[in-house]
Amino acid sequence: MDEPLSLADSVKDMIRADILDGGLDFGARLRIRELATRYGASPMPVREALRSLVGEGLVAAVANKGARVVTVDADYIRHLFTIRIAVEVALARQAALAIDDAGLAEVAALEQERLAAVARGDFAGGVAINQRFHRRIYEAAGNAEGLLLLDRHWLLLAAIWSRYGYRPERLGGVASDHDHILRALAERDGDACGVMTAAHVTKARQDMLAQLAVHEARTR
Amino acid sequence: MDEPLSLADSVKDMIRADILDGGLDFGARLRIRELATRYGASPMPVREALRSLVGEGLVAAVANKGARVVTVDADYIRHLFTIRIAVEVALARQAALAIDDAGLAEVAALEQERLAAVARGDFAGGVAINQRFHRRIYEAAGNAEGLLLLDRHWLLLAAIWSRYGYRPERLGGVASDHDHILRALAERDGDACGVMTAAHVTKARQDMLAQLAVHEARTR
DNA sequence: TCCCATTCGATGTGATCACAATTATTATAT
DNA sequence: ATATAATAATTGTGATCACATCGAATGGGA
Repeated sequence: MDEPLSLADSVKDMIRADILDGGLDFGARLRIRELATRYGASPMPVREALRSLVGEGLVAAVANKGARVVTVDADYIRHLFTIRIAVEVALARQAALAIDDAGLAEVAALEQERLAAVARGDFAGGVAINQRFHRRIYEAAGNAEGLLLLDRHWLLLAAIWSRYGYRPERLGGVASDHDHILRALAERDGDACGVMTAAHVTKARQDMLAQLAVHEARTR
Repeated sequence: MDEPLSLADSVKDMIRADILDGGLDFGARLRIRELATRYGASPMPVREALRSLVGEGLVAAVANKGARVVTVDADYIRHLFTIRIAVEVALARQAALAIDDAGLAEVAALEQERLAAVARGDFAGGVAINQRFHRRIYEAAGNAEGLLLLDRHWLLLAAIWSRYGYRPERLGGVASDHDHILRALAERDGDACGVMTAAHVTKARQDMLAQLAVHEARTR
C-alpha cells in the first residue's frame, strides 16, 4: 500500500528537510556533486530532485549557473501571505459547511494536543500540531489542489519560523482564535469561520514580518 | 538582456505548447524516448523538463511507471477555480488601489484590442488578449508569486477551452464585465473591483463546467 | 475455458563520461 | 596600483549506457 519512492524522491525529501531545519540556508548554492556526496547518492537523482523543487518554487535555478534555495524578504512573505489568506479563507468557509462530526472531533482533539504540547514547553511540537490542526480543517473542504498549494507554502513558512523564531506572546491569541474557529465549525458557520481564519492568518503575517524586521535589524 | 535558455527549458516550452494546442491530450502518456525523438533532442533534457512540469502541476508522474499529462474532470476544475477566484479577487482589490494612470490606459487599450478581435471573428485571438487584459491588472498588484500561480493555472484552462470550446453567447457578458471592472479600476474602488472579478471568474467557471458536461455527454 | 505463472519487450531510473559555460585566478600592460 | 586580458578550475548540461521495474503476451495446468 506504500507509494513507491525513487531515489530522486528521497533526495528531494532530504533537501526539503535540510532547508527546513537550516542545514541549507536561504539563498544557499545547491551544487549537484556536493549534494550527491552529502546524501550518498550519484549526481543524477540530485539533478532530478532539484528540477522538481524548482517547479515547486522552493529552489531557483538559472541556466548554466546552478540552483539556489529561494531567498525570502519582507515583500516575498507579504505576497505569500496574500495568496495564503485568500486560499485559506476560501477553504475554511467550505470546510465549515462540509465537515462531519468525526472530522470536527479530530480537529478538537488536535487543539487539545497542541495545548498540552505548549503547556509542557514543547514549542516546536506545538507548531507542528498547529499545522495539522489547520490542515485537518482544510481537508474537510475536499479541495486537494488547494491543500497541496498550502502544504508547499507551509514548508517555507516553517523554515522561516525555525530561523527567525516566533513571538511567545502569540500563543494566547492562537488558543483564543482556534477556540472560536472550532465553534464556527461546530455551528457550520462558513462566514464566521472565514473571517476568523482571515484574522488568524493575518496575525501570523504580522508576527512573521515583525520577527523578520528584528532579524534584519540585527544582521545589518 | 535575454534570459539564457537551456535545452531542457525549450523542451519544457514545447511540451507546454503541445499540451495547449492538443498535440498532447490530457492523460496522454509521456514517454521520454518518444518525446526526445519528437523534439529532436536527447532523452536527458526531456527528463529534466518532465520533472519540472511535475513540480508545476501540469504533469503527473509515478515512480517507475512514467509520466502523464494531468487529467481534468469537473471536480478538478471546480477546485482550480475555487483557488483562482480567491487569488484573483485578492489581486484585483490590490490592483485597484495601486494601479497608476499609465497602467489603466494599457488595460483599457487591451480591452479595445479584444473587442476588435472579437468583431472580426478572431475568437482565439480574443481569448489570448483577454488573458493579457486580466494579467495586466494583476501585475499592478505587484505580487509576482500570485501572478505566477495564475499564469500556471491559465495554461491549463486555455488548454481546456481549446478542446471543449467556449460558449459564444458569453462574449457580450464579458464585454460588460470588463467595462465595469475598468470603471472600478479608474475609481480606485477595490471593493467594486473585487466583487466584479469574483463574479467574472465565477461565470467562467460555470461556463467551463457546462461545456465540460456537454463534452462528457457526447463522449459517453 | 479460465486462471495463474513465466517470459519477453518496453520504459523509467541511475551511473558515468565528455563537453560547454561560468567563475575565479593569474599575468600583463598601462 | 589598477584595470584588463588570458588562463585554469569549477560546475552545470547533454549524451550514452547498464540495470531494474513494469506490463503485456504467452504458455501450461486445473
